[in-house]
Amino acid sequence: MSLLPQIFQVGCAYQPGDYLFTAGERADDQFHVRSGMIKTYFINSEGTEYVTGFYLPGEVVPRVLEDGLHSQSAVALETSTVCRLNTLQFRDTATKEIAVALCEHAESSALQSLRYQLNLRNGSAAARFAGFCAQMADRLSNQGRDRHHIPTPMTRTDMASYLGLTLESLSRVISKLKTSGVIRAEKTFVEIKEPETMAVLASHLN
Amino acid sequence: MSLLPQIFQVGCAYQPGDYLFTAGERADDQFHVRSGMIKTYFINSEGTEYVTGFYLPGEVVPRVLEDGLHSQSAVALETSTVCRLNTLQFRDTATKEIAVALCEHAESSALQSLRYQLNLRNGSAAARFAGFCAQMADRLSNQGRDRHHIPTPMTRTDMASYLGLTLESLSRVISKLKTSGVIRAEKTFVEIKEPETMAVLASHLN
DNA sequence: CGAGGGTTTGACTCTGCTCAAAACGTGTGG
DNA sequence: CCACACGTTTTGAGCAGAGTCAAACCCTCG
Repeated sequence: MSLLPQIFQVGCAYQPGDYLFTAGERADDQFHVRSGMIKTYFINSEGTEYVTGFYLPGEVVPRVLEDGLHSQSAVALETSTVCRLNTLQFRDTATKEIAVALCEHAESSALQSLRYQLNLRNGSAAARFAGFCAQMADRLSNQGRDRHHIPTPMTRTDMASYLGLTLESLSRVISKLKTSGVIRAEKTFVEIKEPETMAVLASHLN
Repeated sequence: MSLLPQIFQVGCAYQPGDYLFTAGERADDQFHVRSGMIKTYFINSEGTEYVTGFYLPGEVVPRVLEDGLHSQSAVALETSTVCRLNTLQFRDTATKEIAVALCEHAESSALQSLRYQLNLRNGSAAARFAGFCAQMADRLSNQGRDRHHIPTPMTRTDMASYLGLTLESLSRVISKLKTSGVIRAEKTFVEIKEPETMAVLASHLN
């Protein structure tokens, strides 16, 4: 896992709205975020957008493949730096150790996915939002950043989609937590003022 | 992907209730189902069980790891044959091609996970059940079996947990579909009598 | 035949969705 | 510099679907 930063070298700048890759494209590359935030999503047959994740500096944007093609798109939410690794040339030159490292990364990222599923399955609107904050907090502190200051460059619509809620439901939850002093929420960030209260909410699944 | 059956060789018999592995155990092995059905689940801090998947012959039981330890348990629902592969000795002897094959398997299984998430996020009780049936149907026909005859050795409680529904809600959905002639449901299987109706239900997400 | 687990059905409650309108914020043009 | 228009967010009222609690039913096993 600690191998990853070494594997990815060349960085590239993306502006808000720039795509790392889009659904249907050949998946030739792996992407490692260095700064900013990346959102992944896909659009179903009825044209509805489903946000599937937000990725922070230090994280690898997961590849979800169908016959070697990306099944989702990845877009920058703010000005971001992202390193790219071509998997084809990588396969020739890489050692088996690196292949195993990437494999292990895939296995351990399944855990994140599992926790997310749990949040979606059970859990009130408040629990889902609190769970989201907790997850972001953990990931931020993994990268050595302030776990109580969560950047939110995405729209509320994006966040609601990710949480499987309507925009209105999410807005109500945030308002309530704001007026009760548990959080402070601006357009660009959420500040956790009472971590204990949030922890209780997050663990209270239905 | 077609490499997988070759990689796994030695088969082993499990009785209903026998564990392939349990949460917290060292994850030294990979498991490939040959017959029967395997259920994976985990138990949260409050002691509630969350069913995370059901695995058919021909499929690999996914490893969800936390610091090299299993974060979920896998148990046989009926008499099953399962092949086991020790990953440690495998790492020494395996070629890079095999490592890459297992890595690609992990990447493509993320797609299944994504579809499942979509079902959980949006979707009424009927849509979730129909989506479950559709998913099982696809996987059954992948293995050359009848896609309209879905074996259900798990309890309704298990199925409800997997779908993020209460036992009662699931029961009501099944009853309704049964009396309207869309499916035939017995304790051990579900027979799809009107695939078109089920397809409509599954795609109707909220 | 009785006991127990699993399942079905019923009545009621409540949370989150829908529809609708108002408020906010930002950028553009007069 | 202000007015307006558009996108985003907030707030409100009413409703529907899933959850909860409870009782009856079914089936298997002892």
